[in-house]
Amino acid sequence: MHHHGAPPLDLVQAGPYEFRLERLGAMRVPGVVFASRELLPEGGDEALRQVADVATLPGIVVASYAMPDVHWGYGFPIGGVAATDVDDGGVVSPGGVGFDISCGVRLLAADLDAAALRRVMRPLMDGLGRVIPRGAGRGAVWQVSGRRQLEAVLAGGSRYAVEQGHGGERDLMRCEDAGAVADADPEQVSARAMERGLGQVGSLGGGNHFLEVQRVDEVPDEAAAAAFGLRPGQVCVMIHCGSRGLGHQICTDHVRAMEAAMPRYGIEVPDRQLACAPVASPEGRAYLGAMAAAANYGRANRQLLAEAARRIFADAAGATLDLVYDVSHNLAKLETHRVDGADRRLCVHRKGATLALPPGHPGLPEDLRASGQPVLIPGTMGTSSWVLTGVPGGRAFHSTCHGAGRRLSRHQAIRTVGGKELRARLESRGIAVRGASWRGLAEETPDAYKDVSAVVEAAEGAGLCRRVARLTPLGVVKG
DNA sequence: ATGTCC
Repeated sequence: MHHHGAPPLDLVQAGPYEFRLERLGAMRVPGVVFASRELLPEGGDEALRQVADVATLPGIVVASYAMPDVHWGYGFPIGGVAATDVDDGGVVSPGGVGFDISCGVRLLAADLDAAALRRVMRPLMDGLGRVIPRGAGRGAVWQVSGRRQLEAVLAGGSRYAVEQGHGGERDLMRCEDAGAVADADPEQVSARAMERGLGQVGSLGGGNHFLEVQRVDEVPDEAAAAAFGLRPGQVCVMIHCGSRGLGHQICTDHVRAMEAAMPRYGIEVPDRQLACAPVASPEGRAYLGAMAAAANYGRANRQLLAEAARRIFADAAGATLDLVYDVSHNLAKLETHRVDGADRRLCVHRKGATLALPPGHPGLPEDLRASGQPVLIPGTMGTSSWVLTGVPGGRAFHSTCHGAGRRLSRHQAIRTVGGKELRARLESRGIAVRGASWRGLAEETPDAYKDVSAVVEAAEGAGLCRRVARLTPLGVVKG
């Protein structure tokens, strides 16, 4: 294998929720893993090896970080954070963002308590099951008219969707980057990626993606919860999805282009899945332009799905859904951070990690300034999800975890339970299930994941964030 | 994650 002969990993505990991978061999910086011992990846050192491999990237600063939900991924670990210095040969790597560019979470709060939902739960779930496209292929809630309109989606994100009548102006105030990043470059999106994306705006996809009806269960921080528009007992809708075939194709295209370009820049990496190019190079800029286009596509996707959910909630429950927040956990962003006493322009890769700005940060809109940035953590369909917020200190470039973190492979997961049995188990606990495939459901069994509450406890313990509210599932529409 | 391999 490609790691044959690599030096052993030197993992030392540096605190109750912090482990350190000492700099060895080609590592330019140490690795830092925020986790309890119980949450460290099981089954060998593959994810930790990836943390060390990322530490070899040109221009990386401070450390290669891993969040408590870290697990093995393509090149970079999922749950990884790495920042490179743009003005010092720093690289951007598509593997540091992932195949599902702009995968993220949108949370909406209903003007309804869970007690009032009981009598309409059946028609509500039937309605959501009917209108939410999910699984491979299977259509979308918005028929984009053609290439020109898709380019407008790539440039305008949620903002364009709202301009087209899919939502209200208030939605945009509660989207990261106000619904769209400005530096999208549709020219860098291949014809094939466009084709794949054309019919998928407003579709969940598969894997760990879902739309859940949830109840606000436990509220560790009532002030922040109130600022976010959440109260105990309230009904919520959480949507977890990404940029579908479009983002996947962009990742594939640009990994290939960077693999070809790396020799020209004299870049060598320990794993070909870490293909990268300098941020300032034509290949680096091309990827970032295409990535930003996919970022906007993912946001428009979540905007359209939210509108579909709103129509069902209005019809079945006479309830409205207000946007709490929309945030991506698979992106690279150009940000300024203080490194060794100087402000540096960094390319911060967050792959299965979430930006968590602290209270008072100038990057936050006025109404979230006092509470900090909402962080949305999709858990599992049998346990819970969480709302967190940023804290002062800014560790790991203001990042925290993104989910429960996979513990068993999909193959291992389907050996533990069948889809029908899992659905029966969930329904017997009062959780309504509308799936796409029995196999897909079984692959997502809660047993395949780490304990999400332990993950967010570790993230808080490590000084990355603060817990605001726990959300428990009432019904799940599963991709 | 993904028209789950062009």
